[in-house]
Amino acid sequence: MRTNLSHSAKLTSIKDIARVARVSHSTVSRALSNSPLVNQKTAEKIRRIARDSGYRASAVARSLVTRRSHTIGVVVTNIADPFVAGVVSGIEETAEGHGFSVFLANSNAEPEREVRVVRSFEERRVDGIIVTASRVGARYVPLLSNMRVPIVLLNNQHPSQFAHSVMIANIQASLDATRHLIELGHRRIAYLGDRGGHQSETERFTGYRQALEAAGLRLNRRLVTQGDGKPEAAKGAMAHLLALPQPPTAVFCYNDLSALGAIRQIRDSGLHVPGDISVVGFDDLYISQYMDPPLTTVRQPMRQMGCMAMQTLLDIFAEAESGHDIKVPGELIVRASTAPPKEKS
Amino acid sequence: MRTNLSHSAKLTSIKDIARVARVSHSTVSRALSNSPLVNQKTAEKIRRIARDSGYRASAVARSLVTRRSHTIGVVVTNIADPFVAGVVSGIEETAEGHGFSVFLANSNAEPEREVRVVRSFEERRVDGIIVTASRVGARYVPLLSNMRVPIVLLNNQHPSQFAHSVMIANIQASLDATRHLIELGHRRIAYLGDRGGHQSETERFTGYRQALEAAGLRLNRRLVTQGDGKPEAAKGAMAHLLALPQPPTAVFCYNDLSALGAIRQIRDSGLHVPGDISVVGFDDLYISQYMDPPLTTVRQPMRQMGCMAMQTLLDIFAEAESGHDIKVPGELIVRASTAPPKEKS
DNA sequence: CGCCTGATTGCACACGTGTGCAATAAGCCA
DNA sequence: TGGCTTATTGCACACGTGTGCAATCAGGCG
Repeated sequence: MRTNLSHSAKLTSIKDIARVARVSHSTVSRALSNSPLVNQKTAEKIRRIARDSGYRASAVARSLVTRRSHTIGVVVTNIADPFVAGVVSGIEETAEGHGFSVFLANSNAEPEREVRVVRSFEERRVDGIIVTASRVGARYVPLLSNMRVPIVLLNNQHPSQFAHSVMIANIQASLDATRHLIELGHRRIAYLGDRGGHQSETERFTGYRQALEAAGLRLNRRLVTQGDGKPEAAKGAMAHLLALPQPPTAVFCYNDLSALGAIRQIRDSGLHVPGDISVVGFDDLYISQYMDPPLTTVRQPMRQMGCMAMQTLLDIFAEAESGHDIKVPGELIVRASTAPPKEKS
Repeated sequence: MRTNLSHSAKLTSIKDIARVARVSHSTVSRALSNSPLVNQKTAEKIRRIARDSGYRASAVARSLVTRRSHTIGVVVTNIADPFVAGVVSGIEETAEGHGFSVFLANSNAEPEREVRVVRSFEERRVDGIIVTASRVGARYVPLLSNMRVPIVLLNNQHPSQFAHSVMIANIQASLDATRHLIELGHRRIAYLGDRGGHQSETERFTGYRQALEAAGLRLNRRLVTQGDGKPEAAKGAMAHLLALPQPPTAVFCYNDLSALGAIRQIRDSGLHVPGDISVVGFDDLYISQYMDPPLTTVRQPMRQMGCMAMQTLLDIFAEAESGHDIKVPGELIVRASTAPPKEKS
């Protein structure tokens, strides 16, 4: 036995309340928004009626007249990606705190779907859009250039002149991570990247390279290899590194999932982490602290980055137009997957 | 130099197009919805103008008059939970495929926030609501009983008469998992639960108990312990089990994260998995296949469950009112964390 | 030529809320 | 008592789209 007062049952509106309270709907509207323009007594009476009748104001109608939907759209490559989920969590948190609701849409990294989703957001009349970790990049420009709502890109391909952005400081963070390995005494340090060719990838490699340079180490191209950001491919790439005549004593990985795959390959080859090889990741996923050994990695403040992206939109809504190209510093978290090398090289 | 034609720039509406095309707005409306009531030639002309002017229909205005927003609300405890993220991914997938947009909101497992969020969804005039993994349970009844939109509960506390539901078949799946251990030859099998007291918890314990019964094994209360669904607490619980005079030879864990903590504790105690102790999880998170050793666990088809929940709503919208209390079977995935016990007990 | 049919279009209203402006009432002061 | 100020309320329109109904027009047929 289910309560199924099918959708046709018309909800109580502001006019219904007006009829009961014997006032005009204008007065009800004002009373419910606590306008000082309405008599205190009648206002209370109206609010009581509204409460008793289970009235729910229609945000739809309100949006139509105020031209503000108090709604934002978030387009992500894949919500199942833990980094993305963390970011969205932060976005939703501050959005809810400011009376905004968030539309979520996956793009599955398919450009045409991404475009379709953005179009749908425009029709929904969202007040702003946040795009996370998209690979669309340049294809976006025509779409963005005649965008009618502010857009914030988060860790995106090519933050352009048309949009605001929040990005992790990839270069500096990677530099720190690599320097950590150098300071431990490592000299043959490999880089296990992501052949996807994101901007993040390029930047993280740059940080790696700069750290080597600063320490007077030569960049060895044979120690640079590519996975695809997932454990399986990283395993293969790691196997390749281990097969070198002079294998590395440490690996800096594009992300934690790659590090996970690398560690498994190292184990499978009968070697130990960090005894034989040190491993550093990037992201600091929730599980990284529980990996075996606990992973040394660069923490991306995912939630915080989501908050900042949303805050950027809120600032724009409030006309507080300031520089909105934020670089968020990463934080090196040293755990047990790194140690000094066994042998001097 | 940013394009910031602030929000006041009024968008082109159906009326603007009508003016250009020298017809009434009604005709434009019909042309854009491919109504056969409009002349083919003028229809094409109108559509061309719409395309050239970058017209975007207002879903807000349309929702107001059609009383259908083509929108659903999804309330989750925490989007950063990988199970939840998988479910949401499935929901969004089928929603997008049917022209629906999804509002996402976290409840953080705070009942009052959950209620606030549902209220907000009502104001947004969503066509339906999906609630995932809520612990609110009984407190929900008053909220649900005068709900005006259909609601689907997914792996929820107490699927009530007021709502439809999609649930994993906890009892059967847990029974399968435990039987797997029994068939391997284990006799002292522990249960590492979640003291949170979800319905899932109770059911998974029931499956464990039934498997023991069916095999003629006595339920040993000392082998039943509680964590909180996260690795840290599971570590503690596992330490407790290992300290028993007769420690178990196998552990069935409430979820994969608990299993992760259990494995770490077993390692820290100088024992091996599965050599000394076998471990089974529940969920089959993405990382579980990459754990060391790869985890034997019960796969919850997260995406598929999300799809089913959304499909249930779609059925209800289409008036196809059939029994909507779906039990989804779990699938036991046997990997390397389980093996026959060393010693006969 | 007049009537009927079908195609095409516009009028007018509706959806639920917000708000500028005028209208009314009440209170105050000279 | 008359005029002014202030508090309170309602009228009327707007937001952008959908749709029932009437109106108009063209064409065909008797």
